[in-house]
Amino acid sequence: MSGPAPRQRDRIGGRAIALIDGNSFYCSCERVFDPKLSGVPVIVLSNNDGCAIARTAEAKSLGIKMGDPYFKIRDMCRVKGVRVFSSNYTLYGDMSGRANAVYRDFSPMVEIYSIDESFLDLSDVHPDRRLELGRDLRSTVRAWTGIPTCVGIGPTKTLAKLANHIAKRIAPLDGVCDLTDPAEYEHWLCRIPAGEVWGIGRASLAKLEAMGVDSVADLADLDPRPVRKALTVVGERIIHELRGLSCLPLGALPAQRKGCAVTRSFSTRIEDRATLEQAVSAHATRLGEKLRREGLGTNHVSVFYHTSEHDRGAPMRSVSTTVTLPEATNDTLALIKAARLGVAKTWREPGSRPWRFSKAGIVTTDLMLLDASPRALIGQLDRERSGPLMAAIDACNARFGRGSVVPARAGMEAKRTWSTKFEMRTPRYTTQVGELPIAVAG
DNA sequence: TCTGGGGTCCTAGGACCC
DNA sequence: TCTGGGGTCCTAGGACCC
Repeated sequence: MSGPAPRQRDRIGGRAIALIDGNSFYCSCERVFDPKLSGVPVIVLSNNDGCAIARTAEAKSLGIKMGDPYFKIRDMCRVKGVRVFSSNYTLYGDMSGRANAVYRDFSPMVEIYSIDESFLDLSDVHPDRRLELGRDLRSTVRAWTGIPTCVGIGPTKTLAKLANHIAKRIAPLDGVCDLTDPAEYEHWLCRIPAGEVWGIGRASLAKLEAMGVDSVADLADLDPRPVRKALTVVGERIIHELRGLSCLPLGALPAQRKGCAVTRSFSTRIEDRATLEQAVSAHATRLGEKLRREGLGTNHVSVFYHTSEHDRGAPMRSVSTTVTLPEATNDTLALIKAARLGVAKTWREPGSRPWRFSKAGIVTTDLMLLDASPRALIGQLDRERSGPLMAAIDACNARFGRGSVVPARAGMEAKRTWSTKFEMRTPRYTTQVGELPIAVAG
């Protein structure tokens, strides 16, 4: 088939998917615990207080862009009274869990897509009631968690995302847009630029523009086959999804992850091997925690470290190596050993001008369920001892806070001058008794 | 003139997302 | 002085095999 295909077939009685997400989520979490932040510009910074990664509407209107380096906007923030926070992932993760608990009251199937976005199956809701349910959902989440949200509804995930985008930007919609409604669908698709579609990035947009595509409607009307040539099967799927034909399944269970990485920029440049080994050991420790939480193991660990591309004039060096373990593991001690071996294999003593390393990390890409993984014939690791030991460490850290118990080689031997900066972090209000907010009456 | 034809597996790199 | 971190999916191309 070619030419414009009938869009949005089988809408009535077909599937309805909602995408709900928190508005400026990290900023909104901060606002929940500090009413003085409402109505004023707020931003939250990335790790190391590097870039702005969440901005309230007030901050956006001051011209602060996603990813703006903080050092470039610091003066402006001071002058304009922007409230600036370091990331508080413990708080945001907990607030995310609370929001999802509310979503589950509204839908039999909730797929968590990211820390601030979830897909809800609303297929059982009558088409005439979907808008109303979206509004009810919004106000309930607001009342029970304090987080403002927007809701987009569509027959496919891609259309639900698009509806959410519309709900966010068109004020009279009151935060809810339902594209399962044929009139709304016809109204909006020709008014929204194709670049707003989920999965269309810069490179794809340039190709589509060359094909004469301007609006989402133009994109939906393309013949999928030539699009596949230009944008691969991903682009072809997007067209089908925009026409109401679902290609992206909705599922409650998160797929088992395929890879896991712990990477960090240093708060200051580091030049010596001992500090680098300390850092990768700390990353390996964190990697072990993440893997154990999901019962996963790995037998290849890649270690990298490099100088900064922003340090012009200084010598550049980028190093990466892979260390193979005798069998899959998530044992912190084995991972630290592998990480340090990665440094040992690649470390070069500097000449007259030392390298100034800015970042290091540890990456795995071939995770497997540890219980189902084959054992080594030679060099078997001692799982019988490692398992209980790691479980004990994890339990201590869960109770007394991360880092309460760490292997001696993972950063105890010296001051962690390289550690990531979080100089403006708020308390972990919802997960640490000692950091509960205090209310004063009278 | 034609210079086999499929397979699989792996890796690197691109693109996109939050 | 100061520029985040962590994912997914897809394709092309090489190595290797029968």
